[in-house]
Amino acid sequence: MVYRGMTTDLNPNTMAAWVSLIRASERAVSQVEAVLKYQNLPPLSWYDALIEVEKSGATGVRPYELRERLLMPQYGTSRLLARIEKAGYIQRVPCSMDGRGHVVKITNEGKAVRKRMWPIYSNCIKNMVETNLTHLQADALRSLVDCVAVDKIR
Amino acid sequence: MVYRGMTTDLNPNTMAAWVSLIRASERAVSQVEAVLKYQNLPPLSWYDALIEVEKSGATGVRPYELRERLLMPQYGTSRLLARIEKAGYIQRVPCSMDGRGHVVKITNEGKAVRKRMWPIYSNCIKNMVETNLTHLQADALRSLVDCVAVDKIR
DNA sequence: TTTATATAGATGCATATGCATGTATGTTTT
DNA sequence: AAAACATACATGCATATGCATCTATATAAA
Repeated sequence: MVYRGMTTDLNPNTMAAWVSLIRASERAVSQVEAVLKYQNLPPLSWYDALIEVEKSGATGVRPYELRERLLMPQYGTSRLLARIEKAGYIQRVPCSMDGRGHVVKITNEGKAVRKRMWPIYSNCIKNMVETNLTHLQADALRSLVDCVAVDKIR
Repeated sequence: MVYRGMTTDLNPNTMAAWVSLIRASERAVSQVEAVLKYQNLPPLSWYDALIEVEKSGATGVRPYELRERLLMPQYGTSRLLARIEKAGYIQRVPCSMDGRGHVVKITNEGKAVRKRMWPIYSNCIKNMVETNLTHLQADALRSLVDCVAVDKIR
């Protein structure tokens, strides 16, 4: 009887799905990053931050809220915002409600660059997803990947 | 008539699939990395390299072949191998067939650590994929993500 | 065969990330 | 109100990554 590790083996379909999932997202992200860079535009992470900040409007958004929405570590958010601010696309102003914190707001330059990024970005998504999957398939894909790595609370 | 950018808008299903795909793979990878780190094991990229080197057996494998299989930049491969070698898990020996290159072989320590990583890694996959998707669904997921970001040659 | 060009791999430098910890302010407990 | 604790955010240090370039060898052209 051959020793097969502390767990029973993975089903081949499971393993294949795993490999394909990781590969696909790596391909996809690096593709978008390459195109953005080629167009002299900031990386994808800036887009995600800018769109959140822009959506927060004149009110602005707190870095910790951004951290929650973007699912990145606290120091990651801090430094990402520092870089984006340095580029002039956002402003960080002290928060009047909470002396510990800041409020982040988008600048006109920030709005402009986000607006320039969108057609490039969306075009990538179109090429990578929309041309390869029907809308029905896209929906099926979404509902399947939404089941991956979810924390089951019970 | 409102200007809507240089392209027509993305279908909502496409966009939703995109977002879910990226999020799922980020969750999944960071989950595996966290568990490996918690178990004082090397990162996922080491596993991928080690398994390829191990599969190459006594013959060994050339770094450029690894680069192709792992889909990483040349300098990335070079430095990843340098780190793994420093840890004693692989050996790089000059290639007798090609004076420019090297051949990479796994050491016994390398085999051992890869073997220790596998149950941890596969258990993550099991928790993240197998418990949430039937084998049929896993296969559907694989076939859908395999369509994403593929270069259509015509 | 000498010269040009391509390929394998390494590396200096700038930037990004992870980890731990620091500073400041807010909230809760006693 | 003082002390203890929690939260918001920044940062020093080590490591990792991207980019461009370098060295060495191989292959092709002249």
